[in-house]
Amino acid sequence: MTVWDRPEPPDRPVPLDRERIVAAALSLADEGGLEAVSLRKVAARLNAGPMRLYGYIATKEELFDLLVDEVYAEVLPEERTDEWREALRTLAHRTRRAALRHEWLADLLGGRPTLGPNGLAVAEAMLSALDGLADVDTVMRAVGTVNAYVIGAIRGEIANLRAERATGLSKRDWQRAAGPRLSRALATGAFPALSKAVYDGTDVDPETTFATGLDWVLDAVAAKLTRSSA
Amino acid sequence: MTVWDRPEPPDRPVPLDRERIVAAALSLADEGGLEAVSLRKVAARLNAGPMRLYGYIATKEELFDLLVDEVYAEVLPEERTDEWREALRTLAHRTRRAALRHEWLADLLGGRPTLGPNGLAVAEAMLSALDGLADVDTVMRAVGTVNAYVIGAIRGEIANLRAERATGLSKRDWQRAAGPRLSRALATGAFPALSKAVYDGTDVDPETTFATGLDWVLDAVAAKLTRSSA
DNA sequence: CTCATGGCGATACACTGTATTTCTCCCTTA
DNA sequence: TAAGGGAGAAATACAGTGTATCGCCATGAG
Repeated sequence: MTVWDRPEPPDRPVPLDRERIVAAALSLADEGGLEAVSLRKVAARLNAGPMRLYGYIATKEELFDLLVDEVYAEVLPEERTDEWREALRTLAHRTRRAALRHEWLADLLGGRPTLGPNGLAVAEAMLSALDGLADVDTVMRAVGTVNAYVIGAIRGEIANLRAERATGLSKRDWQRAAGPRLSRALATGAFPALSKAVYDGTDVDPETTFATGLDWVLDAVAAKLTRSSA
Repeated sequence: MTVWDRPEPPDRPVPLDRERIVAAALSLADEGGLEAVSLRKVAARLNAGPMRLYGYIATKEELFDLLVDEVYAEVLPEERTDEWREALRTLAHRTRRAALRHEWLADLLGGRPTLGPNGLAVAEAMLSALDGLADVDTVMRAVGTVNAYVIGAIRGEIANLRAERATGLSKRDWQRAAGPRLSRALATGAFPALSKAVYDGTDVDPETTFATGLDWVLDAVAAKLTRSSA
C-alpha cells in the first residue's frame, strides 16, 4: 500500500482536555439550549467518539457543572470594588447578563452547590465585599439572601422571555389576550387582584425590574449591617 | 373457544383523565425524582400503553406543568390572613414545605410561568394580601421580589440537601473536610473570606435560614409600602 | 522483532419521547 | 341480523439518549 492511496487518516486523534470539551459543550448549549447538549454531539465537535469523553469527565452532570463554572468566569468583575453595595450590585448584574448571554444557565443556576474555582471565586467576592461589616453569620445570611434573590429573579426573567418567544407576542399582549388559560381564568372574576395587576400595571423593562428588586434586598442587607456593626 | 380458556382480559381499559395521570406521575416523582417520571412508567401505572396519554396531554412538559400546579394546591392556605406580612410569610413557608415534601419541585420552580389554576390562585393570594397598601406597580414589584427570593432560597436549600445526602455526611462535615475540591481550594488560601465563613460560621438549621432571609425581604417590602402609601 | 499495554473506536443495551400504523370492538344503518 | 363505518387503543417504529463492555491497533519496552 502506497502513501497516496492510504485511506486518508480521518483527522488524527487530537488530544483532548476538559477545556476543549467544555468549550464544545458551551457552544452547543448557546446554540440550542441545554437539551441540545448530548455527549455524542459534543464528541462529534471534537472529532471523537462519545466514549472518549469519559476519560475526562465522569458523567454528563459533571459536564454541566463545568459549564456553569465556565460561565461564572464571565461573572467575575475585572477590578475589585470597595463599596460593598456596589460590589454586590455589580456581581448580581454581571450574573444576570451572563444568563442572558447563555440562557440555559437559568436551568442550572442554583441547581447544585457551586464548587468550581470560578463559582468559589464569585462566592469569595461576595463574602469579602461584606467582610468586617458584620459578624460572620450575618455576612453569610446576607450573601445567601442576595444570592437567592438573584437566582430566583433570573430564572423568572428567562422563563418569561421564553414564554413570550414561544407565543411570538410581546409580554403585555401575551398576558392580556393570548394565553388561553390565563385570559379565561381572569374573565371568571375569580382573581381580581391578579386582573388588576395584569390590566392596570405598567410594564417596565426586565432590567429595571431586576435592579429595583435587587435594591430592595440590598436595602434590607444594609439595615442589618448597620444594626450589627454599630 | 369456551369461556375459561379465553386469554384472560388483562384489565379492561379503565377510562383515563388528567387527574389520574397527574396522580400517577406525582407518585412516581415523589418516589424517584423527576427523572423517574417517564411517559411509559406513568402509563404503566394506569395499565395503559404510553400513547394513551397523548389523548390527555400534548407533551411531557405539559405533564410537568400539571404536576407543578398540583403541588401549588398544597400551598394555598385554608384560611385567609388579614395581615399582609403574615399572609406572605405563610405562603412562602407553605411553598417551602411543599418543596420538601416533593423535592423535585425545586427543579421546576420558576422554570416557567405558573398559569395553572392553583398557581394563579397563589399569585392572587399574594397580590390581594398587598392590595390597597400601595400602587399596583409597587405591589407587583413586591410580589415579584418575594417570589424570586422564595424560589432561589428553596432551590439552594434542596441543592444542599441533595449534596449532603450524596456524600452521606452532615453539611458541616461535608464543607469542612470531604468535598475534595473545596477543601483543597480553601487550603490554597486563595479564598480567605470563604474560609472564614466555612470555618467560623455557625450553621443554623435551614428553616431558620429561610425564615430570616424571608424576613429581611419582607422588611424591605414593608419599607416601600409605608413610603408609597404615606 | 516481539510482546505487552493502554487508549480509542465500535458495538451493545436499556431506555427515552413521540409519530405512525394496525387492529379491535361497538354502534349505526340497511 | 348482517354489514359497514368509525373511534379509540395497542403495537410497532424511529431517532435519539447516557453509559458499559469489548476488541483492536499502534506504540512503547525488551
